[in-house]
Amino acid sequence: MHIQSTFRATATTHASGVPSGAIAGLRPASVTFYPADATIYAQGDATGALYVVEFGTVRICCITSDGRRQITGFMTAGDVFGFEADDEHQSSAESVDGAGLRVLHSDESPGTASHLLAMALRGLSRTQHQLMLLGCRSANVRMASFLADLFEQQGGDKVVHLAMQRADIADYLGITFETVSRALRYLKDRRIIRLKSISDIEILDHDALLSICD
Amino acid sequence: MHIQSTFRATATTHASGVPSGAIAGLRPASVTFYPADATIYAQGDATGALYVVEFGTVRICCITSDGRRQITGFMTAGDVFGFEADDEHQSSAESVDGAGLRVLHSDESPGTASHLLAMALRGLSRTQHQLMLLGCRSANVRMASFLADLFEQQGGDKVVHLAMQRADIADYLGITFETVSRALRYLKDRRIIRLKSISDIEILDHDALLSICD
DNA sequence: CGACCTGTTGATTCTGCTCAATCAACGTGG
DNA sequence: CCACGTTGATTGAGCAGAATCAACAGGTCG
Repeated sequence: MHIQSTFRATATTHASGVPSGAIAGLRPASVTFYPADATIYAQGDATGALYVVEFGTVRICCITSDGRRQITGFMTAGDVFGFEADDEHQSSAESVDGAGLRVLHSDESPGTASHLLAMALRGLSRTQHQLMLLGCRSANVRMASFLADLFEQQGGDKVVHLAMQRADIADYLGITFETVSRALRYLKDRRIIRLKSISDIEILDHDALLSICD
Repeated sequence: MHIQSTFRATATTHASGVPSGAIAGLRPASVTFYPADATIYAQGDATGALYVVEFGTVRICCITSDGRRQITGFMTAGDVFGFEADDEHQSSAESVDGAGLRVLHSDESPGTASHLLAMALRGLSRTQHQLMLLGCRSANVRMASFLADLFEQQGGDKVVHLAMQRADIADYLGITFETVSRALRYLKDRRIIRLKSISDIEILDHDALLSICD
């Protein structure tokens, strides 16, 4: 079921400058390109490799038996994913917008385990942060926090790019996509953000954004 | 700020039969007793030891700047907690009902890191499971899932013990304690559970409980 | 006994979901 | 080129569910 096309020529250029010390002790591999909505692994697949994102965005999601989808995280350049406690993936990973991934083969070289631990702990920390976010009752607060996180993550550019569409944001924040729209409108009306385009949001009042998050 | 009283006599009896292979490669320590509501570590404390629960229940919680509390997990016998990606604790740990804890000193013996990784991954898996739970819109579903989890965790006894009070459950499920009460009433009215006492719930119809969880 | 804490229940308000219409952007095919 | 269908996003109206505010019951402890 895994749709994936492989590019090597362009990939290697991307490879040089990105994930820094994260892959120390692990054999680097070539970069594989996953077009938008391609599945990287599915729920129930055997646990295997870890992946580093070189470019693009990946969503990690779980499907419940009643058909609902919960996105447990978005992975962007430098992020490592694929950790699983069991021998089966409990969540699936899909490319959001066309993503380049590098596989980390975990050979048993010394020092590897502690690096893996560090990465797993970072994942844990992120998941807990999102737990806090879902604990917030208000949809506006969730949206504001999400934007603040993206702002942080993208290095403080005034313009935040939304690689994913509204439904993805909704399933990440645990609200409907209509409510995502309304939350954006709420922020827009208060002159806190401006929608430059459908997927580019300018942060006009960062302080106000943070004060909403609380 | 850490209120803790130390018991050794009773502790050692508990120590023999509990955490199985989890502490391989780590020096065992004596058991410390934390009375109800005692702080084990606080938000902002320096990251240090890991803890194994010998008996009782511990809550891991985060306080937001607006005063809200989110409980990210309950730890019971055999569980290991204290993992942190940073050098500062992002969450605090408190005894719920009087808990006995054993400290794991992480000396750098070989094989330790991979054990730690396994434990961290289990923590990650649990946190993701709770994320799914908070993604559920309905309070009744959250409550039902919580009870089903406890049922599982406590070995399938028909009678589930709630070590924590309603406010703790509420902050864990991201709802108010009034809603916790109402959700229990909902399940009670449908003859799915029975409240033997304020903190002991008998599961009358396990299938129905699971079907609510979806 | 009274003060206090925890839990339950009721009444009201309000937030966000559901259903539905509309709009803009895009691609296709005549 | 335009008519048409599709997809993603926005907006509106009505409604259901949970929060909030408030009253009250039962238990514990001084």
